[in-house]
Amino acid sequence: MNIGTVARQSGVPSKTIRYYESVGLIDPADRSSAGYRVYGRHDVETLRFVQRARSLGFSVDEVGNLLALWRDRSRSSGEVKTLARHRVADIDRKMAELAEMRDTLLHLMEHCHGDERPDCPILQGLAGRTATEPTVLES
Amino acid sequence: MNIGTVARQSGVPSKTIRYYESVGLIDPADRSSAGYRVYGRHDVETLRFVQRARSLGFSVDEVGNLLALWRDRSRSSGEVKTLARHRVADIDRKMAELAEMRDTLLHLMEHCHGDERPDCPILQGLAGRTATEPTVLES
DNA sequence: GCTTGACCTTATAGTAACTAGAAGGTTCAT
DNA sequence: ATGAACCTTCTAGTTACTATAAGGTCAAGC
Repeated sequence: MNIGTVARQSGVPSKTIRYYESVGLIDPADRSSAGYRVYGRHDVETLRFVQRARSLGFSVDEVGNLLALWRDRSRSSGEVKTLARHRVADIDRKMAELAEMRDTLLHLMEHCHGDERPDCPILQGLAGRTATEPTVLES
Repeated sequence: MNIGTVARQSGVPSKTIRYYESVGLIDPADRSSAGYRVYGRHDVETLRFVQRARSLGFSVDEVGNLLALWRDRSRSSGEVKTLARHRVADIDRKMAELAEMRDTLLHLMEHCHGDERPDCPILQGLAGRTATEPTVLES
């Protein structure tokens, strides 16, 4: 299999596969006589694994760990669970942050008539109050 | 005021201020005879505005628009509200994505004993099953 | 007058995780 | 044998900074 084929079968673009190889996430592929990278069915699985882990927000580095754990079946499952727990904590942090942004924005928007009049409470909010304690603008 | 002073007063690091200038987000500062950047109180306000907008997740480019809108008081508030609405939509998208990651991860973790035993449902879930329906592996 | 330390300047490169493009070689079907 | 589709490497661009290097400036103290 050439790189394009694995790319199609795994869903990971060829450029990304080369990139993963270059940063050491996946092992360097064997080469054909012409220098083309050659892959087997197993590589498709690996790449799918990588893709799923990435889509769950694991960093490329973390995926590297996960991959090592996956390959070494004698390793404990505790390590993996810890990694997953960290990820969930990251997600929680990020979600809280986004929720706060959203609230602030909505709060600001509530008082904006959004028409042709030039004065805008959103801009005034950005100019004067902190994002974390959006002092009551109305009343 | 030198850059360090504005940095302290606005909360935006000097390096970041120079960066903002270099990418055209803020106007180039006047220079002292020695070539130092010189700022006034108004610049502190501008920088604070920028910082708040960035903390609400507006991109540097968007902050540029917001800044233009802020400076031009004759502009309608509708444009600003539209920008804010887009931001909220972005946030909603991102939150939904994170929520899905979180669910999948939690689902996978539920079946992981997390001890010394080597088999790990999380890895198996990443490897084979779609994240959303991780077939029961233990039992 | 001179040194010390804090401050300032520019330019370059590094971060994460790719993505795009250039310039060129290979394979295969017609 | 020619053209399309594929492959190769290398370089640079993306976002929003942050870090480092190498050097100039300023105010205070001795």
